[in-house]
Amino acid sequence: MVKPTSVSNTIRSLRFANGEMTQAALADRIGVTRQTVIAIEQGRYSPSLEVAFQIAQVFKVSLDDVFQYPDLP
Amino acid sequence: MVKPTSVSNTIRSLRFANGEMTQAALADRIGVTRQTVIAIEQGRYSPSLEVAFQIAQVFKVSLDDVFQYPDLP
DNA sequence: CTGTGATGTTAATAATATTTGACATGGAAA
DNA sequence: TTTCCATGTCAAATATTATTAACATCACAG
Repeated sequence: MVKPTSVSNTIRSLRFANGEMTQAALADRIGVTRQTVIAIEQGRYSPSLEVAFQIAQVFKVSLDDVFQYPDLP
Repeated sequence: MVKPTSVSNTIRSLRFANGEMTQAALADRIGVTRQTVIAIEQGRYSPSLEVAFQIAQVFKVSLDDVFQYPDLP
């Protein structure tokens, strides 16, 4: 892992909360590859705003329900 | 002109609502260049999630208050 | 045991975001 | 007018993120 992003997310929980949606199924819904979903879910990098919005849209939640950014120290 | 993003934002309003903050001042606060702020504000491309979070943090609002994504048709 | 689906890894490449630096414009002072 | 400041534009370079493909592991059904 070269440089994990500082943005965390709840994608894994949201997938399971939505009928055991697989990573491949989610990737399909938002039009990216399965590897992209894996990388984002693992926090290996933070996605573009557009992809982030699409993920939130699939789960019918707000952006802030999917991604968390640490407060200033 | 080449390919405007589908994500819109309220950065300009937020800047003026926060004591006439200039683009340069905002760029400074979030650690990017002035040109980046201009491009984002104009919707020429959507920023990374991290930059998006930092902008929201400066104005003390949520991500959804800064950026808007069109609903599914 | 064999096969299958879900998940994970890596490396290479493509695409997009960001930086840098230079220059232009309009408005508001001095 | 001249100067300063905020805004905007452009092109080229770098950095970051996304895509693809190939392969590995694990759990589990048959």
